[in-house]
Amino acid sequence: MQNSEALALTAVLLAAAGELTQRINDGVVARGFEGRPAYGFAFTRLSAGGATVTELAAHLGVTKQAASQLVDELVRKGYVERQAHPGDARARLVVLTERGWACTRAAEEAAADAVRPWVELLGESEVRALRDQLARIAPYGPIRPAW
Amino acid sequence: MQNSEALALTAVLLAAAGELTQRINDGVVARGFEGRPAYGFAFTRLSAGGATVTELAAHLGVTKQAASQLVDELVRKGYVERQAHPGDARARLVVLTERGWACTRAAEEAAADAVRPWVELLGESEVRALRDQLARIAPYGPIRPAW
DNA sequence: GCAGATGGTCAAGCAGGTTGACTATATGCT
DNA sequence: AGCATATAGTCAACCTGCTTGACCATCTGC
Repeated sequence: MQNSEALALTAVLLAAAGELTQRINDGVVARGFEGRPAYGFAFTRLSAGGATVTELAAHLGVTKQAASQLVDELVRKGYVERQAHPGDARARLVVLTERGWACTRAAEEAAADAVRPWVELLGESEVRALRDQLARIAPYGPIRPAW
Repeated sequence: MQNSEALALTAVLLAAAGELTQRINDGVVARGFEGRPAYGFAFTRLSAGGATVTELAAHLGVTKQAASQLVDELVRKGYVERQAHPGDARARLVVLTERGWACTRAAEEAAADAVRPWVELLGESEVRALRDQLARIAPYGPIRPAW
């Protein structure tokens, strides 16, 4: 594989990811929620039974201070609440509120809408293959692109 | 395709793009250049015969003011220079210097290194297919992810 | 029960972007 | 030709989201 092809791969990955992210966010806003893209990625982590600020920070690829600020924001907007952590008095469990669940569902719908044109263009099996290949490559890296 | 799968696709796209971007930047730095990820994407645009600030802004998905600042930075570090634009006295053509070309080649090498593990895991034809599919999906969007 | 690690927050600072205003040149219309 | 409008670029002010550094409370291992 030529060097310039590798750069092109990166560019197209970024473009695709950016486009999807933007469309999902637009879709969420259109459904009556206010938010920025980071919300959706926080929600996917929180929907698995809640998480601590530190876990969330690792998932998003930011410092725990930044994650804490994000949680403040989400609390203020009524999407999550902080609960006592069972079994660790230092930690606090961040969990979705009812409105948080509603927003999560909205994000999933918006994501499905955003991907639909891809499915129509490439076919469902191809898109799924794409996802699986990418999952093999970047299994559990942080969500946040480095710039 | 289920809704949650669409969100997962976005997450893995972002993770993959972020990982690649980071590794490329690290590779460029390791080769003795100082830079941030945006440089590489600016270079790919400039290597096609130079570009104006406005064209660069569109390519990167930022305002022309932001692009102008980036160019200032690149000039200060000796990677590019501003020339008179032939045929439009308002515009100025931003072109790579010799050092800018060297840095571009370093970025391409670093990109090839970063992609190599993927090629080993999936095979060259698969990676190329991945790139081609993504190119069909997000043909000429701006490079910058929305957050 | 003490030393060091870990979860969380507060405060300050910063990088990289945005919006708004402005100048110089180009383009199109009459 | 001449005027109105659009476009390229820059300057200045500001803002958002993140980082670094310091700190307290609690947990864990010896």
